[in-house]
Amino acid sequence: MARPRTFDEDSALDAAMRTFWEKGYEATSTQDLCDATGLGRSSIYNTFKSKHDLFERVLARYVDSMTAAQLAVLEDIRRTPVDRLRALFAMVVDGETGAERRPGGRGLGCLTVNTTVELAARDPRAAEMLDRDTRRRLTVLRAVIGEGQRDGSITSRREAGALARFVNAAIAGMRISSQGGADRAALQSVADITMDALTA
Amino acid sequence: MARPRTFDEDSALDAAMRTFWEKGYEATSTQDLCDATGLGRSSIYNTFKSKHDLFERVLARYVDSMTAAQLAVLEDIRRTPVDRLRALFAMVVDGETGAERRPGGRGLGCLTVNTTVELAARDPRAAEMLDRDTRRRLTVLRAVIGEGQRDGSITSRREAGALARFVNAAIAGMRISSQGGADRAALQSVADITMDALTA
DNA sequence: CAAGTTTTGTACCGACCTATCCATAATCAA
DNA sequence: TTGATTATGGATAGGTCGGTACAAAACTTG
Repeated sequence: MARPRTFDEDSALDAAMRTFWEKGYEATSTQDLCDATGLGRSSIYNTFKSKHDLFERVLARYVDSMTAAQLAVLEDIRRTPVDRLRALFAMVVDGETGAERRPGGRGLGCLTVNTTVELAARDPRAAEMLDRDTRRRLTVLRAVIGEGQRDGSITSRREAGALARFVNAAIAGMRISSQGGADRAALQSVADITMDALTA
Repeated sequence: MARPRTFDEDSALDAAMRTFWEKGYEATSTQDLCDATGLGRSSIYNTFKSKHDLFERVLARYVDSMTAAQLAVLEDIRRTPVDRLRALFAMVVDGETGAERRPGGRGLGCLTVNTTVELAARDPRAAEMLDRDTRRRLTVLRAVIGEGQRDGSITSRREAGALARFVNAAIAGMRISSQGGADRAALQSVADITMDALTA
């Protein structure tokens, strides 16, 4: 039909994702996005309507892949419910203390949490995406926790939904702690104590 | 000696604080700060060296007042250690669900958490202020928790320091949850379950 | 090859950004 | 009243912002 693209859209989204993730939405300029993706302004604006549209695409991609990975762990029927929760926490700890650490040894945090802080209050579209994602994760978390309550491995008598929100909040708290400089051992102990609330 | 100021510096700092708190550092323009404080650009730049300097002053003021209020609760010798922790959580719940809610019913969050997410990685001075504040709060939290362990009201055998980091992370998680739209009951149940980890 | 279509690079736009300059106003000390 | 000093308002500088216009390039189809 016509001249084909010389770049891969998903790769561009990944590059943009890293930039938004590290710097935040406001602090990322369109020039930063050109540099990160290696694309010219025309290619970016020809492919995405605007900086904000690109960000929405990035956020959707991030949320999908991140939640998919978490749900894969939570729905792994080869493990017990408690083991799945432990594996979820291990993912978070690894993610925050992996190869890509920021200058000063801080974790990258999570684009979901970062966007909740920076944009949720004044960007309804971003807020809606985050809400949907949170509900999705909470639903599965509640199911896993309910299963653990039924098989006796989770001894807390609290409502499964409340425990799910607690686990979700604990993960967010771990990510904030990591961005605040907490090391791997500190994050792991927060995860361990979070599990205490369910099993002790 | 010379012409006196016609405004109160602390009031200006409070007005600027609300703006940075609601919009974040990057999204707040110097014009926003003029509007919020009612001052002209000259007065702002004559009183504070720059937008960033003003932000540092704001952050210092916020951190001091916020932590002072929390430490007052944590060091209230009329209460038992567990009661102090419950009162601390009540402060957080009230703060996130008080009169000042954002459009969409979301909590304001906490300038400390917001700044950790937005700036800690690339603003060493802000990061240092946040670090000092976190250490200060963790020290007192650990002391209270240790006291509770000695008097038997906190039954967890985990290290007091680890429990302190856990409580700190839980509070951050509650603030993120609030900004994500969690209501008062949801926040309270997260607080309750957090206490379970210490006392159950 | 030629016509048609899309991508790409470059130059550019107006708006807004942080910050400064400077003239004027307001105060105090003498 | 006068001189020194600081505060204030308005204009503006210099740069960057997100976004666009346009022509050349690169491809497909006939």
